[in-house]
Amino acid sequence: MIATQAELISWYLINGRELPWRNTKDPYLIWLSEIILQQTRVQQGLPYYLKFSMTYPTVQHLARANEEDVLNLWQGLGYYSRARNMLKTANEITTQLNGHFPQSYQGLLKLKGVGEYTAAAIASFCFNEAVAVLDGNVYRVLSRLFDIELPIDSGVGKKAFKELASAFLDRKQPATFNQAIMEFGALHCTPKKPDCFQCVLSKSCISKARGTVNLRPVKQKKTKVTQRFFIFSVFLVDEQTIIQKRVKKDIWQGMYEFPMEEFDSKSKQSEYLEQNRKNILFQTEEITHILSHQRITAFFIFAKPTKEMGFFSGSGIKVNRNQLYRYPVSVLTDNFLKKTNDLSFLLFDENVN
DNA sequence: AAGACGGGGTT
DNA sequence: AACCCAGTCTT
Repeated sequence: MIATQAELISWYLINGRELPWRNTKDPYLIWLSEIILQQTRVQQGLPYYLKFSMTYPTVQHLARANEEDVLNLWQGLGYYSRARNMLKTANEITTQLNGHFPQSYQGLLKLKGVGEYTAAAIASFCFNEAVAVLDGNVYRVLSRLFDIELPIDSGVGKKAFKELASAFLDRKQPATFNQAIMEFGALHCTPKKPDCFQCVLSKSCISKARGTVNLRPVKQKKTKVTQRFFIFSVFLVDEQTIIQKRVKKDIWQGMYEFPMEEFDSKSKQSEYLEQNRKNILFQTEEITHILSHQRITAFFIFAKPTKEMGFFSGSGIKVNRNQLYRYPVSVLTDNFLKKTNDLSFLLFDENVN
């Protein structure tokens, strides 16, 4: 077991990537990188980390920001509650904790948006506390190395893996070991087709000996995908349009969008388009937007403001169309804006009625 | 304990 | 199309 840990660390010292957050022990920067990297690949998160650390170099800078600006920087990264929680936590740290991050796993765990993984990461990386990280990479490496059949998404499984990770941790160098096992999972012990024939752990890997590598880790839940049907209405009058903030507990909370109607079914969605075709100046093709847990069928329509609603009903925000970029929007809406930016000038002259 | 929460890369 | 990613919060 000791030999295995040493192999892991020496593998990491040779093969580990150079990443910006590996050159610091600043808890703010480590925290920032860890929140960004939750359920996110390094490749995808890296540009966001660079933007954020540049724009908000300290927790005080972030605490002074407003939610729109933070979400705007976060736009495209998904799981937007991470950004909202980050802002809330930055405020708590500056106003209640004298601007300092808690220096222990237990203290860090109290912060909003900081769960077991992130608390362990910050505590070990910054303060060298001997607490094991347990993320998707670690689950995979451990489940193969010890050929664990318990589902990683079950209560018993989580508990067993937590104990195993803690027992396996090199307590003399928790920071390096934690990064080593995660990096090993990310680069070598990959979900598909890991290169077991050139693996530094092959001699001690039980699932390799048993030929169960492809079966590990075991997961029990399959995410069910729900179908949703949206129509966004774009009203353009004299360069002005209307947007709304999504406030409900739902996807894209805190983000902005054109006034949107949701339908129970595709037929009801089609019916709406048919019944309102007199008011529709232009409609996009059907757009399918895929999330991991939802499949959204959407149309964007340029619509004449109806008499009943007036141009500005009061429930939305009137904004000049060249100011739209200031508001955070979903990738679905962002794609639409990019695609129609050159086209819309054709439309808004005709629609004053 | 189970669901909800984004978006993109890989296979 | 299915699976996964430096997970956390809510119900």
